Amino acid sequence: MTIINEYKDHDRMLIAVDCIIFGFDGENLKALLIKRDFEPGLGNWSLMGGFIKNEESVDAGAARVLQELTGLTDIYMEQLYCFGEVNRDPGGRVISISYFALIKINGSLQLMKEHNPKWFNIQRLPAMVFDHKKMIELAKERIRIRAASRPVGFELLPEKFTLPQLQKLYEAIYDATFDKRNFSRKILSLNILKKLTIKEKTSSKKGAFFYMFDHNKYKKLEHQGVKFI
Amino acid sequence: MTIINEYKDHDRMLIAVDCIIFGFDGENLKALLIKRDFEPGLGNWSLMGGFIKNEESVDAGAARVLQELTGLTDIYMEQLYCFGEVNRDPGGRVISISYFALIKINGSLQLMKEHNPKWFNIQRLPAMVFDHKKMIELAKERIRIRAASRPVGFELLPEKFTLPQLQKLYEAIYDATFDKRNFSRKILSLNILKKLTIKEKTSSKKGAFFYMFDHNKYKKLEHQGVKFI
DNA sequence: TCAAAAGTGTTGACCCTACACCCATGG
DNA sequence: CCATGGGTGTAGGGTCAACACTTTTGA
Repeated sequence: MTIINEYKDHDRMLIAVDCIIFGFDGENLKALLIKRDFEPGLGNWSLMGGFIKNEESVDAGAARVLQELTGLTDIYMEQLYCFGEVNRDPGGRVISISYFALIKINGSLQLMKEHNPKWFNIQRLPAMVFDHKKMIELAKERIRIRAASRPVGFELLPEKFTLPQLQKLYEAIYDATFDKRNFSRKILSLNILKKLTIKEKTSSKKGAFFYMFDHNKYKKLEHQGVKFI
Repeated sequence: MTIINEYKDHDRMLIAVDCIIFGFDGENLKALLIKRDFEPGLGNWSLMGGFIKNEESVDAGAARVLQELTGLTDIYMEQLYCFGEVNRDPGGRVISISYFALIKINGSLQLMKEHNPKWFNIQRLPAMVFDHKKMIELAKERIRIRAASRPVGFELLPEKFTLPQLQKLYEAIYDATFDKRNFSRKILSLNILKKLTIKEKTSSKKGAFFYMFDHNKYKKLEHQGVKFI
């Protein structure tokens, strides 16, 4: 790429991305952190991050960093905020663009062990390097906003899920409890779930019907605004 | 600042800020653009922007850029989004952090002529360089979200304003018309406006009462969530 | 006296919340 | 047969949208 004259005399900086990776274990909303074995912050908990390369977009860099830890591609990711304080990183002037990702925790998920990953309940986060705690707090706010009006919750659940599972997820996201009659009425009235004929029987004797999210039905409603909560 | 070893081998880039500056002329929501007399994009319309320096935060850089065009400090500004495509700027690899600002258009506003500034109705924007149109579209969405639940509208009005003026502002922001009975009832029921005893008499014979935004009353309500629209 | 904008109340529809009991089944 | 979690309906209150006439006063 050619650099034009007007741009020559300005400062250049490192651009990082940091990923808040959310998961749901059936009970609690979780964030995936790594224990750093490199400086700065060696030995401390941190978000998974990395530096943007000249030939990749910031979005692509965030997707790459997510993949480096989880192996996953085609994941729901959203840019959160740019953190640009001068001394936010003691290792140098680094501007960080934070992203959050929603992934499914299930049997097939294979985390890269060399990063020392660990899931933490978002209610009980450890001390973290730099401004990473602030990033997670912002991500918690953002996921609440999104979950209220977009079908992001389904990114955190298995393809087939029950209404009680979906309700527990929303309760974890909002740190609240909902009345199950009101919850199921509201969700089902959106008419974006397909009810299956099979039941989930591990968590109760009666068994709860499985549902699937119907992307096509949602697409038709999307433009007119939908309220999940 | 010392740069540690782990950071040495990564790419460094230019960081720009671009400011969407909104104003309200009593009828329409406006955006302030400049006509570039420098490359790339010489002769085209553009947002006011600039490069971040090593010793300033991104927020501070945005405030500086705003001041360079308007002379204003202590202005409502909010970070909008980071635009990080590889080829978004033909002049080189530049990551742009966009901000939007809300300023009052009134007699005392002195724009720096050397930047060739011009106010445009946000309904009728000219062609613009790079991804600046996308930035403005995003800013329009964001100001709608903000104006619905935070008192940002008052940043665009004179200190003293009438209810019809406030309503016209909201109508411009949402590109919609509201019933004036419903509008005034909703706004006044929030109990965050001080009614003055004087009237604005230029736009009608009867005259409309002036109001002022009461910051203290709003602060007490802020935490419980307020709905303007 | 007239034109032009300001100001003001009521009603019906809808939505949201609160709330309790029966069902199915595995052990 | 009983303990456990799944599933369902209704009534009251509050909020929102629709709607029209009177007031003021400068020209």
